[in-house]
Amino acid sequence: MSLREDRKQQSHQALLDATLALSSQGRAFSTISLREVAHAVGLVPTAFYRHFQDMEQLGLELLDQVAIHLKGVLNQLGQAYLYQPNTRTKTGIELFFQAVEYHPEPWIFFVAERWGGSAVLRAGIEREIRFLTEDVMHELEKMQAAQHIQSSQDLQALAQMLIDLSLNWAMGWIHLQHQADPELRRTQSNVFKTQSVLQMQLLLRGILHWHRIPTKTADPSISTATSTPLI
Amino acid sequence: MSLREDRKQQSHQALLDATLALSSQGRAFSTISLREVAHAVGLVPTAFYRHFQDMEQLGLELLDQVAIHLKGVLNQLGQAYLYQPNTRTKTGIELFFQAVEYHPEPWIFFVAERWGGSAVLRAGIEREIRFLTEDVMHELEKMQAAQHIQSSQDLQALAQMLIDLSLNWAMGWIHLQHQADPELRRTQSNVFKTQSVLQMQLLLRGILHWHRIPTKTADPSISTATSTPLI
DNA sequence: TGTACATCAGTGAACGCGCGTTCACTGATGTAC
DNA sequence: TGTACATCAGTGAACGCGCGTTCACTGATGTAC
Repeated sequence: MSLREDRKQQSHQALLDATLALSSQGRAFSTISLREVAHAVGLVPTAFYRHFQDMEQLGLELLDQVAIHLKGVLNQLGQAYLYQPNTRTKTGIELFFQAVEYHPEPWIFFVAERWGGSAVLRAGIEREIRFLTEDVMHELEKMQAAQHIQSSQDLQALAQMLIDLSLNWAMGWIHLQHQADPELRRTQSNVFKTQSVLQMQLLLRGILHWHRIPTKTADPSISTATSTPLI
Repeated sequence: MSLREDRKQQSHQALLDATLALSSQGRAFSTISLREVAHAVGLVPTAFYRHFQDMEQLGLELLDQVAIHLKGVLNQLGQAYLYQPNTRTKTGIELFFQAVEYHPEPWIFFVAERWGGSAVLRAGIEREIRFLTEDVMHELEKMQAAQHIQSSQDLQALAQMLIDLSLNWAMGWIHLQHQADPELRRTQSNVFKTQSVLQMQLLLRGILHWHRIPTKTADPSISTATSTPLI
């Protein structure tokens, strides 16, 4: 790569990083201005246009990078379980929280903009969640404990639930790390970790005892699903 | 109430309603301007100050109203189950989606601003979620199917999970109602409904087969929780 | 009931500010010979 | 290797616009007598 290309690439990535930093400080993406991002990187506002058409395009490119990170973390967790299926739930949750704490920014951006002010970004994130759900589904298919769940619809519902829960756990954990008092932070973090483990285990019990009452038809518009009493 | 007070109250509520309407059209609260809200209501910008100090104060008052609505919907669902414990899961989910579809705005505001651009609003929403979780906990305590879950920590983890899942279901459902093609909307809505029922049932299996391995101590910072293998 | 004064929701002009975007430019880097 | 020209990331002035906020105001409604 030439000197010129190299320097351009640096500015380009710096603009993306500055935006992610602002986002993870609690700013809504749709309130972050082009001028602000350029200034943070030491560029004049008009230089922004050498890299992106507008903030929306920057947002989409940032989403790409963020999604790759999330996918990496989730895949790594999945791999760990495939190779050591007897790992404790608590250890798994701790690994997850460790990854989230080390790189909280992508999680914050992803969750905050999932229902944020930019329609294009929302659509992009929904798309990425579909991909992540597929990933998790395929990992579940390989796992021993979930082998008896055969319906792909059941597996998808489970995968979707795991993704949603992961996002909630991640945000809860990040939020707790902002507690100033270190003693209080320690206590609350432990309570939260325990609760997350309990939630995961509740789900595991459900999987373990899963046996689906077969539906009459494959047409989802007619399907009545199962019908056990709700609590 | 005097004529003057009455008219003031109308403008006051109109400002709140206009803001909620903008929010539920996908706008981030932190991008909604005082001038815009005043204009939507047919007031001059400066008249806004007769009602609220700034947009943040309006946001907090709006959150109060929104939280009352959500609490009402969840309580009504809980009551329905207390009086008819054998209702099908599917019927319960359908009642929930019906309530959400009839009044989607509060759900959109609540979920979008949960991780939105206003720190004060985020704190307020976190507070309301704690209250909602307590509510659900107390309803669970009264229910037959969850009687064998005794630890209040387990109950809280379950309640928290139910709240989080409800918010996800609500947003997923609202999102689907924006699908323009009526045939596609019907199909996708049915798939989504089926998946939500499956998720609820998976959780119910977990509850049904719940028996907690006792922890050694009550101190959550030392507690090791349970430790069954994670999938 | 009628009058004189007080209250106060809503008005309209004005302000300084940060915004996105345009345009002609500069000067370091790249390329052709 | 040296020179002459092309490319293009970054500059700086300028623009019109919507923003929050101030201020003195208006006139319908409320209150005291």
